[in-house]
Amino acid sequence: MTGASERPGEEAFLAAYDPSAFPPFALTVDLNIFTIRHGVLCALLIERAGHPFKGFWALPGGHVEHGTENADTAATRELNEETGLDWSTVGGHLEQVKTYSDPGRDPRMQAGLHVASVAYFALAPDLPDPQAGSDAAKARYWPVEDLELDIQRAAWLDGHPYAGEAPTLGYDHAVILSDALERVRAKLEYTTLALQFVSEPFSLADLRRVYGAVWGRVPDLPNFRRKMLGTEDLLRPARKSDRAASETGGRPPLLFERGSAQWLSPPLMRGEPDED
Amino acid sequence: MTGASERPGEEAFLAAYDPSAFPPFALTVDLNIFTIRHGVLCALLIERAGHPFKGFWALPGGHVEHGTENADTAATRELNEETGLDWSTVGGHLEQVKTYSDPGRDPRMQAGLHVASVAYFALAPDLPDPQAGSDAAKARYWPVEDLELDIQRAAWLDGHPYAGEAPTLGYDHAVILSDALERVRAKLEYTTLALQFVSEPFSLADLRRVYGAVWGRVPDLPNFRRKMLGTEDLLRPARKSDRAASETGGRPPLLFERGSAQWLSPPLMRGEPDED
DNA sequence: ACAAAAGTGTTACCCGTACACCCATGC
DNA sequence: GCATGGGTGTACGGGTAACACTTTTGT
Repeated sequence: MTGASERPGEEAFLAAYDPSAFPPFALTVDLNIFTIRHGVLCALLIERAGHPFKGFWALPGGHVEHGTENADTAATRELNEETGLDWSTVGGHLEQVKTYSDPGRDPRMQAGLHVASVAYFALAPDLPDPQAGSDAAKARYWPVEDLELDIQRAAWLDGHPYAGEAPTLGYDHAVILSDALERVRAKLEYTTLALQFVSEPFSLADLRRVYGAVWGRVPDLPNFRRKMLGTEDLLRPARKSDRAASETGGRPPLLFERGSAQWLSPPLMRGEPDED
Repeated sequence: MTGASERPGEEAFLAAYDPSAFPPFALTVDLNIFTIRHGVLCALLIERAGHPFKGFWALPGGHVEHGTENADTAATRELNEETGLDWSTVGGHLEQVKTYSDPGRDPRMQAGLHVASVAYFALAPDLPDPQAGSDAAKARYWPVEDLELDIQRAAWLDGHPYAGEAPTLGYDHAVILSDALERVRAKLEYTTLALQFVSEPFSLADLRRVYGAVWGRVPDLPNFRRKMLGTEDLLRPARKSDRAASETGGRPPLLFERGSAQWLSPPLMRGEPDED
């Protein structure tokens, strides 16, 4: 904390300071929680139980508590609530993306409340189905492919309502989610974030499928293998016994645990997604 | 904007909504304005004329206006005020970095105001000396090397006052500035941001000196030249006449203007900074 | 002529690509 | 056996790193 006593005159200034001179902002966090289910990249969405955007789908999130926490803390707290897990135990990844502060992004501006939201993304291996929370009628993982994010994003930016097949996202959440998704896709190139999508122990093929799910394109296997095994302390061998007589048949894979490496250098390139 | 009328029941909700139920946050922007002077990377700092942190040096910035602008707009507005230039005319780069929201980051928390700040960085060719603004006793560009950012950052995070030779930064601005600096250094690798540091027309050597100033290490010239000239529409030839009988003598360089390319692929690697 | 600054060539090596091939297991 | 998924080898080519070299100017 900042000891005002070390700065002459500041204590008197603070004693006379009137915070109500500033009209109210609210600070919230929005969470983009990604996971891979059945080989498909999914994001957690909730169906809003209350106004505004009642009945719409939205990113989980909530208010930063005044005076007691920062946005990171609030994001962690909400994450634990929404997934029903202790995130610090899971060891999952949580990272700030950017902040959205358009006056018109939250209808409560009409009541005089200007709401800014700090967006985060979180990555996790396949998680149990979420519980609907206090502000959520339903909660589920949606394949991002099914959300028509490009169309919903453009609709929001143009100020037109979206009327397609996909669940309609409230607020500017189509914008936030597509920004976060692009960030995750980009970071898979030059960081070891892909490891956050698999549970230990995992095979190289498991890890490679992560890239396929996120990028829509699987990297060439031999090169992928050389890159991963060649990166210092990226993968640690695990007992190979576990998953012997499982799956559909075929050679049992070598299994690994996550190492400490954080960066892929040079990056693993994604190129253009495969044609469908 | 969002038409609440399209969402049943929301108008009534908003009419009854009481924004004062939420204790006040303030939303500010902080600007990391970088330029290169005499071959040295500099950041614009102001000496604070008022409380809090009166007499300390700080990043320029200010409050986001309630209900009328977003953080991007506020950052542009402050940027114009602080540099005395019309940024949209200059065509300079302005980009959000991240948001800082620790309760203890601004002493006004003691008066009940929780201040969150959205940090930006801006890049520009050598700019005229800045004017001291309303909230600034002085304003000047400081070589980032001279700020002992690592030490000031660690001091802030440990909660100890910094007492070194460099101008002492108020708030958590040593943290913000070092984060922004690292972001800029990283983005020079894989984007064409370096072009924002030179004024047109420029030579390849000018551009190469940008990398030297930002990274503390000049890329190998032949390879640098091949990469830049080989990237599609990165550099457009300019009339070579201008800078003929100037400088210290030597072969006059080919001159260029900025092209439309946004990315360097594969990235230009920086490696470790040269020993001093 | 000489120094200084700009620009060119040459070689070796790393790494990504592509594709052919080998291994271990269940049926 | 043989299908299936997992794992390996090798040849080619582009791009970078490193460094020696040439060109154009001012004095």
